[in-house]
Amino acid sequence: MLDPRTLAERRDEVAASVRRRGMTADVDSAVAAYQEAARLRTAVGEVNRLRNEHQKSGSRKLAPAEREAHADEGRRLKDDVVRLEAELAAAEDRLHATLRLLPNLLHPDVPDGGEDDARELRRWGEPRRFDFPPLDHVELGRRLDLLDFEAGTRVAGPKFYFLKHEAVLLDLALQRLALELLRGEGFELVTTPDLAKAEIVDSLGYNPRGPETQIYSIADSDLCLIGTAEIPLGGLFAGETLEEAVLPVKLAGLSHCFRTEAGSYGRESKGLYRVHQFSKVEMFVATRPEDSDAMHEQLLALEERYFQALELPYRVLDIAAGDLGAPAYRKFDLEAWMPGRGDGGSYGEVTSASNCTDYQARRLDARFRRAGAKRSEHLHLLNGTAVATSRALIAVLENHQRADGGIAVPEVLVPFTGIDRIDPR
RNA sequence: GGAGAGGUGGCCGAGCGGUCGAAGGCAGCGGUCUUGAAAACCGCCAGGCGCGAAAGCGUCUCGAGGGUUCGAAUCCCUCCCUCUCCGCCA
Repeated sequence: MLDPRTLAERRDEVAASVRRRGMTADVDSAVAAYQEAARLRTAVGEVNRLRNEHQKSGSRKLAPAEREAHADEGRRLKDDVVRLEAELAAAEDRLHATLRLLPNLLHPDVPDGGEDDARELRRWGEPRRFDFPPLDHVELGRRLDLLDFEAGTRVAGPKFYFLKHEAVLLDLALQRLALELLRGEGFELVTTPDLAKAEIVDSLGYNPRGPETQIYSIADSDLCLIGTAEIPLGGLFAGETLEEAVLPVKLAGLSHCFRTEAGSYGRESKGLYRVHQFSKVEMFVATRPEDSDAMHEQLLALEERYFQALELPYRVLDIAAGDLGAPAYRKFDLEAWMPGRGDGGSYGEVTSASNCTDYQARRLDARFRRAGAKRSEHLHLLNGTAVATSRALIAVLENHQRADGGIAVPEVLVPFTGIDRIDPR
């Protein structure tokens, strides 16, 4: 949610953000709704003041006739308050309804365009030249008995899967490596609930319901399966006011993630790439406003370190305006090289890091207070994937496959897997 | 699931329907004293919103929502949550 007070001041910037993101929200009606609500807030305050004065005057002894007149006047003032408060509540509802349709502002460097217009910032590593025909992870998983999609479909439906044998070790090792990296960088390790209230989901800017939702809801409750640990980690800050001295707060959250993938069945969805459930270690950070851009770069750097450690070539994208979620001010994606993807390999998204500035914090009412300051301010919240194990697994299996059909386990994972290779069966 | 108790400021804990955003204590902050510290003493100390350069002024908030009343932390109703005991259980 944007700050309504600065909405009017930065009206053109907000309108530009809406346009560049390809949205159709009405900025001017939001401004008008804010002004109307502000007017009524002032009016309610004024009539409340009159009523309070009147009540104070009634605390002394009054003659019966006086008391009667006093009570009449009191009832009249009460009617005024009730009426104006109802008007204010309606105006605030309208304000909220228009405001929630507006996306965050945009970082000045965000490229124009949509999905295909991301700016490539850099590449790391050379896609490997195979001296044998490389297999994709689905085929590797089948031959090595690491992945069972048929069983997943039988038990839970399409896009569910069983990990088997060494894939289980790899999955856990990828998580452990991420936790170890982040622990060394001062992140607090947490595991989160895998469910969250719809209200929390909504506060983070995700749509918990509706035909196009990516979020599963639990029947007969207001709970949802989380699509990312960003949701419970953001919820952790709801209603909190932190001391400036504790910032930045850096969390590394481990959770399962669930996505309906509604409307995505036509897209690249082979094997583990687009599944309904996976595990993820998520970085979530709360900073002062002036620190969030630098922290965003740091989150990206950590993601790069992780994939470098796994010896996986990747490229870094600065995502274009039309491909950003509403809360994101700017987003970087890492795409790892996947030899089995498309025809002859291609880069596929493995992580992303977003700076959501104060957009989520305002809805969550997540604040901090500067040392000595009277009033608090909203935090800036950022999130980034350390590892989503399903997609990282694709990259590991496909990039580190061997001529004999086995897999070489990246050296950094060996302490966690206890094995250094997966041999053909 | 059954029985009981309770929700007040960072914490503990008072609060005859008006003088209560709220005693007292602890913690915290500032000061006096001290070589330094402790102790003692003095002062400050909930938050949101609005107006204001600021000082400040106004308003709202005592789990949430409704009701009674000229006036509710206080009385009534509904809901939520927490704790204790019992049962079940990884």
